[in-house]
Amino acid sequence: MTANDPHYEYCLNKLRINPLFENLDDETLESLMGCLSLKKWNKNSEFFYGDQTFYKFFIIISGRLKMYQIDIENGREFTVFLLTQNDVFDVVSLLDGLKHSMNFETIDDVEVLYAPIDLMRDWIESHPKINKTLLPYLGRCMRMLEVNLTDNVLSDIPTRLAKLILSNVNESSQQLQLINDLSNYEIANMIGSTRAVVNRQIQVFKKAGMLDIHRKSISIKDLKLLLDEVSGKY
Amino acid sequence: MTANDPHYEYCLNKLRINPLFENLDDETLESLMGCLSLKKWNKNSEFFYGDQTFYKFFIIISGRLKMYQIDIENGREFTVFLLTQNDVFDVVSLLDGLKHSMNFETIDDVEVLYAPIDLMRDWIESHPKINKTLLPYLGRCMRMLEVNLTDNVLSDIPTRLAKLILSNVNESSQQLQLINDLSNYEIANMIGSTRAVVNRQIQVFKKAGMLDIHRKSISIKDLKLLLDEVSGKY
DNA sequence: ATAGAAGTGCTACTTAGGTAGCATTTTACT
DNA sequence: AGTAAAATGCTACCTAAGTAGCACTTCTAT
Repeated sequence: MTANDPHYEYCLNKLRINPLFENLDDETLESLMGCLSLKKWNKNSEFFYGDQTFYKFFIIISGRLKMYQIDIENGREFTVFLLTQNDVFDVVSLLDGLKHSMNFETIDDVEVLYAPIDLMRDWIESHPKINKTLLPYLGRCMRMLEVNLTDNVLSDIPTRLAKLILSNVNESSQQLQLINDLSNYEIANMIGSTRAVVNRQIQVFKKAGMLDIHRKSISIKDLKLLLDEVSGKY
Repeated sequence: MTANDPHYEYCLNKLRINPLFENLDDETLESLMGCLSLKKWNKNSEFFYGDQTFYKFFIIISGRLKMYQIDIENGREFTVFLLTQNDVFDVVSLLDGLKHSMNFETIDDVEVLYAPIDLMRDWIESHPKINKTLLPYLGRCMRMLEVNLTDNVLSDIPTRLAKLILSNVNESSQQLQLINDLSNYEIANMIGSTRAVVNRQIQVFKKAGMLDIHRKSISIKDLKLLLDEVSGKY
């Protein structure tokens, strides 16, 4: 994108507020902007990431999008990452350049900046300063995968659901964010379960006074009770 | 470790054969050696990684070691990574510098080279060439976590067991490596199950003519049958 | 060499959570 | 406005896999 693009300032400002680029000076940001293009997807757009020739690197500047795998045997989906503003993807194929099959679906209208993944890799190599924030970002991704893995293997459904909710509580408002307006089906996909099971458990939490439930809306009624639910479960 | 250390050449050669350091010249390798010390652990040594003040970065030069989490509710373990020669840890706390609670246990006698993790982070920053191999290594770690996660959530026990075996077949010898001499209990920890369940399934695979079983020894009898077992399960 | 521990191979039983089906409500789309 | 689709809240049922227990074998360490 060149400086005379009508969206240039808008996009540059989105990069400026992204913690991943926070310690880059304007000149460096502008060189990055030179690699990037803007794209918008409507809500509920689906696409498949896996054909190496079309690999791009995406920076989400608004909206949410899920990264998921499907089991072709029974059609069940599992949401590996729920990505939002300031997240980037696909990090795995950025790192190793190999084929990475993954499904994506937007949850809101989404705006992304993107660049060919090889170009992005070259840019990173020639701007090692980005490693100062990129490496911790990668660490966070690995940590999320690891926690998710351990929880799915070792914890039961009530614990997994409570943990999912607790990990999305906004510290200042004490209220649920990011996943508060997802359907039971989407919640199930995030904890490796099914719609019916999640609904059954949500009713339990509701009756216990932990949650307030409305259509596509979950809010926290008693945070302490939720914390008790997972307490001791490391 | 300084050049006059009796193990200096031995250790330097171990670094030379490590793909992670393959495109570093000798001068750079020697600067790395300056940060490192050698340590040996006996088989079945256990330790806990989680107190930030003692964080070190380790490079395994011989032997195997498992990285695992414990569920304190029921005592069940889950092996997150089985690390071996040329692997390094802990990558997560190297990247983000935050507390990372993890249990470790050696499976063989293990030799490691180690450095304080902050020192290692500084060394990486001042030798950005390492990123050429480090970033793909990180990508591989994330990929393993991701595949592991998806499999545990979406696949049943027979599929998970068959996949575990297949992912450890040596391409040239067509035989099982790395996990061939583990007990049923250790296998169970790798696929998020229990000893009894794994044994039950191993007997099924044995009766089907897929595997040969002896005490702490699994070998492949019919690779094709094993491939059929997972086929179609993406 | 011997005792205890570790590993294996079973049977029988239990249960968490997945599945199926349906009624009701809300939303989205011509 | 009216119909289809999506989302929810249930009941009833099923099954994969976890648990318990035990006999037997093979290591390991004094």
